[in-house]
Amino acid sequence: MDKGWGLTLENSDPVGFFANKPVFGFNLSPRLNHSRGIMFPVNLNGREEQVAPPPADDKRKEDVEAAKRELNVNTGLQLLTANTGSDQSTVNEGISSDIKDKRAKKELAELQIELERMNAENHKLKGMLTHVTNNYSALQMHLATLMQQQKNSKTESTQENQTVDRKSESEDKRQENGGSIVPRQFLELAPGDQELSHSSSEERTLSESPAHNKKRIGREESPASEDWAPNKAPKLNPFKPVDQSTEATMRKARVSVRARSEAPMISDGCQWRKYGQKMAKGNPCPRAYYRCTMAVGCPVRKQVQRCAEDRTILITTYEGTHNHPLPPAAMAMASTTSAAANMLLSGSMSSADGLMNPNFLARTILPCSSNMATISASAPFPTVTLDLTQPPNPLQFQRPPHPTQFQVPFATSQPPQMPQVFGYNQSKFSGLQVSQDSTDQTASLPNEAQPSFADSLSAATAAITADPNFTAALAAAITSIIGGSYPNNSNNNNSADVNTNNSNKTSSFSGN
DNA sequence: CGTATTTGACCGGCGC
DNA sequence: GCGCCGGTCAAATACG
Repeated sequence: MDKGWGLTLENSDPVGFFANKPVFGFNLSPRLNHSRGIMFPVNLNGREEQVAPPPADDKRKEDVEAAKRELNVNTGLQLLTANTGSDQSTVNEGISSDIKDKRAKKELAELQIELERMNAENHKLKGMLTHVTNNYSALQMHLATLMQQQKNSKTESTQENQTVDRKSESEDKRQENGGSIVPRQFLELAPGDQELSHSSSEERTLSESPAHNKKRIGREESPASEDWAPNKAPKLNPFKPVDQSTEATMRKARVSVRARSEAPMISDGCQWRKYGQKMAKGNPCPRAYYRCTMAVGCPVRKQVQRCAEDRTILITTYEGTHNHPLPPAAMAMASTTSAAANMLLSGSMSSADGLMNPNFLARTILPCSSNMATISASAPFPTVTLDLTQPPNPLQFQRPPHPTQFQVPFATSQPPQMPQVFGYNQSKFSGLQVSQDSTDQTASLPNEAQPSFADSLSAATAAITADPNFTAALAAAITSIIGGSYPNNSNNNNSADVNTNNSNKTSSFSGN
């Protein structure tokens, strides 16, 4: 069988996520020493401080040792003198030794300066990351609030539609969850999601219908199958109310991320287990199927496939809702995809034809990506595609390649406190394109060329999260600073590389 | 030996 | 009804 693009590479390369890797342009390894009590630059010789005093029967020897300690205040210099052949008999050998000592002192001073600089940078980085993390949480809350407001306004404008009212109630519940800081959501799409389930008893009935459960009869039922099985959208009942179709739409909605990567998978911070691989029609590259293994029974799945036209492009399609907390790296990607999916679903639920409101999307999270966000309503599943393959070009708006697609100029300011030390281009909105088969709303090109402050906030959110490199790098920094407090982070820390340049090449990631 | 991956088989949906 | 296709399962296999 065709091995394709070597999915096994990731598993044969359990490289540490950030271990011993230069992050953000410089190595964080001094931080480790720092966290253990700052062993340098001043107090580098902690080990020597614990050394027992020299024997008292040899005063000259003691003097020599004292002199050496005075000069060589760190083990590195001790090694230096050792390597140059210095010992007790040659310490006082004359001018050459003095020159050596002066040179050592000079090197020591330079080393101290360098270490102080690195410590200062490290401290600055910590502050930046703390700020970014705090902003990120705040932005998430604000995003949820905006979505809630938008939903409410939509509900008011369509009150004659009773089904919409019912949707709004369920959506309110979902928004409440989305607004919480609890890092539990990825895509609020899965039918197995508890909030969704109890928000619609009819859906529950559908999911538990005999027709649905008859699937896989005769096969051993795994504990997780119950969670994953509802991912198969049940066939729509033509006698059900209209909102049933939107429920099904929600169930099928997906978020696809396109990114250039030589690695078999993009680093999204989650742990995945491969459970299948198929040759898809029209694409010589196989499609791999993964499910999340960060928690037992997590229904989230993803498909990974190379683009047929450009095999350097990796297409990752996410589906489902995580039922467990997410590590910072996963939170970043999850936020982007979740927001995108929510935008899609919000639009689909407010219109009878199940299509989204492009204006809403334009004003919220998608436009802030430095690249393109494409929503396809014509796909088998409603899919939001986040295209990260185009290099950021903050000074030039991209032309929509398709006449039915449009973009929203969004000359936003830079995301708040985007750490330049990261080495990334400042993400700015360059365009949004929404493709729809229907033309019901595409004609209403948005007038909101002047974004509100809320737009900027949303833009900042996605700007932070849209770049997979930034995602990985942010996770790297957070993990290294907070010591990997997340319980499931250990594997991540040891299983992926991080690229700190601005290319879209992402590093391999494997949760296994 | 436990865990993850591979891979052929199976299933349901869908079009003809 | 049949075949195609996408998606999933699970035994076999690989790997650490």
